[in-house]
Amino acid sequence: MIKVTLKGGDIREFETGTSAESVAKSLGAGLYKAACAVKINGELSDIRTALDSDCELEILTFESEEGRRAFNHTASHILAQAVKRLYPDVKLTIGPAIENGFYYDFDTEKPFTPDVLEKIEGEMKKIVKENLTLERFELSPDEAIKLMKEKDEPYKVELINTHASKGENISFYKQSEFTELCAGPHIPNTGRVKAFKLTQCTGAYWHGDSKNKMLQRVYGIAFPKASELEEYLKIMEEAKKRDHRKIGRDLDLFDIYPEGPGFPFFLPKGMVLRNLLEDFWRSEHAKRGYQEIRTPMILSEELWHRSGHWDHYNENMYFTKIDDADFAIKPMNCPGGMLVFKRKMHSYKDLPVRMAELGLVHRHELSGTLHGLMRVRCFTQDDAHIFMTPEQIESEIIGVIDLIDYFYSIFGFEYFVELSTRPENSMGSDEQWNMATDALKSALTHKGMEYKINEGDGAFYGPKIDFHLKDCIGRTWQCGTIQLDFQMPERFELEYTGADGEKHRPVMIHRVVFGSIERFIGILTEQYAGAFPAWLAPVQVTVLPISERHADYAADVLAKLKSAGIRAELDARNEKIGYRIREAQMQKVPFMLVMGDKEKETGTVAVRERSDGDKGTMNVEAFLDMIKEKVDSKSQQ
RNA sequence: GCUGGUGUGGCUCAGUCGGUAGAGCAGCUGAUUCGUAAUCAGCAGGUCAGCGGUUCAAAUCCGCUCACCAGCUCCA
Repeated sequence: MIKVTLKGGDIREFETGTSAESVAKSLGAGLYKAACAVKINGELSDIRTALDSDCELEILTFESEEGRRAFNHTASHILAQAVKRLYPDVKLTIGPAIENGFYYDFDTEKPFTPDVLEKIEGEMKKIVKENLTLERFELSPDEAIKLMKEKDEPYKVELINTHASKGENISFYKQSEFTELCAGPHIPNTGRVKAFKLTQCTGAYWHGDSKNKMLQRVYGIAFPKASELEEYLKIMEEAKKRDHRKIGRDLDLFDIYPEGPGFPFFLPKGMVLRNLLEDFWRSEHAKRGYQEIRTPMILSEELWHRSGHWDHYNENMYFTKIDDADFAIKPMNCPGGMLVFKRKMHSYKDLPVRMAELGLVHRHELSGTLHGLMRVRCFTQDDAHIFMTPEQIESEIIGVIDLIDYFYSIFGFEYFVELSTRPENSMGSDEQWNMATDALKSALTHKGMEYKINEGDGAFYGPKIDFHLKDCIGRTWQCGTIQLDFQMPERFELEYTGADGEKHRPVMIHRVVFGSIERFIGILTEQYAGAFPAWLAPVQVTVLPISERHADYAADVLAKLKSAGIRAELDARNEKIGYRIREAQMQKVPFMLVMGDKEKETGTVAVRERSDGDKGTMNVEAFLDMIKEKVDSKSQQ
């Protein structure tokens, strides 16, 4: 007999060799049916795994991330099997589960098109109906390579070869005629993948490297129930309505024209929003000891050779050769900041120097990467460069983390953090890199923050912490970043005089909070679906007289609002009140003030809140107090 | 840049087998002076992304270019 400790702490006894599946069955038919995978002593495994000693057992259903992954991963095997049945010459590569669904990359001569996808879906349905059992087996690396060579799957052979050095056996999953190299776990049979959809087909490079061959990637999503699939598709459809590109046009905030791909235009209302963000940014930075500078948009190309950027970035980054004079339009602000720091002698007593710049940069991004305001060719970084002594590194990093966290909390954003370590072809010594990376880690630990590590993804001059935000359909965009840099002070020969009277080299931080004002406005627009809270709304109040004879009173109210600093507009058009309310609602104006005979007589206004409908009448002063309170508190409503 | 898809008035879309472009909203004009998400009528608006080709005839078929969408690579 063995003792199995269940998730709640419950301990039960079973025959030695009982499968995890049987344990689930003993706990209830519902759980047994829903189980997708298990964790045995914390290790992921198939639900059919036999338990041969005392263990902790966690049963993972579709509701858990790992259970969902096992489920989706099985769907990706079904996809690959269907493709092999229809197109035997296609070569298999990899097909993992992802956060939402799964994908599979195929090497095929003829690219997949949407009609091919339909055909594949049809074949997948057959495989589900056949209810094939997935059987796990292991082979030694040599046997595994032999098997995949027989099956003429060169990518699989490559994968096994890279894995072979570990000396472990290679695991496979077999479902009928289809055998797939795979670590698992999987759900036990194909019949449970009741509801799935292939959502798109695109190109993707082998090993994610654009130098390699482009494969055909098919994305899909799978659920145990048809209703869940429908629900998911509906939610995605709804989410797409929050797209900032559409809202930006509909609400006259910003737009991009074919005449300037990647070069956004800010319209009057978009400028109001932008200026509010910049004002907020300025005042918060002033409070924290930042000084603001502005450096030129065009500088000598030589500057970027000196900084090292030129050699380390794709040439696509630069707009250059202005009038043959060897100037470049700046793609980043740091070299300008260096020059400012360098113009004077600095004492250790001056440090840290925190120099901020809302810097407009241009980058020649590849056409296929452009995306509304999220990825543009011309954007404003809310940049700052902090010059400091080595002893100040950690406290400065913590200060920036606090600032970013404060900003994001104001907007109600959930963010996640990545730490990127030393890339290849980077400058500097191991010692410096280790010290810099440790300083970043230590600051994150100090703040109790969870983070993901991206090996080799740092800047060429130092490691970095990135803060990512999600857009309306769950894509993530890097916004805030904190980059530690020992190299640039070296290259620009920056110095300060220490207490010992000797010259020392400062360390610097490059950091942004918004990331770029443009991207941040894009995220913000999707976050609020265009319904900005009162403190950010380009128009806060629309004044609506019922008919012509209330126009004078409405004009008085408008004047009062405006002199109180409220962004108000009058809509006295000869239209029914319902019509004008509808327009104000669609323009996402937070407050509408309706006034007719009753209000005119009593000197009041009838308040309608965008989110909450008719709020009844109150006098103008009471309304002003209410809206001012919301604005001052930066309420998210 | 790469792979696939898309491109019809300001917006959302229809347009059959190739036969020469249509609606709603928005706009303008007039009437209506109205109480919390669309008053009625009329008018105007299109080189069907651009260029080239096939054809008696192209929004429709083919090619190239541009832009956009999704993803990949890159990145704030």
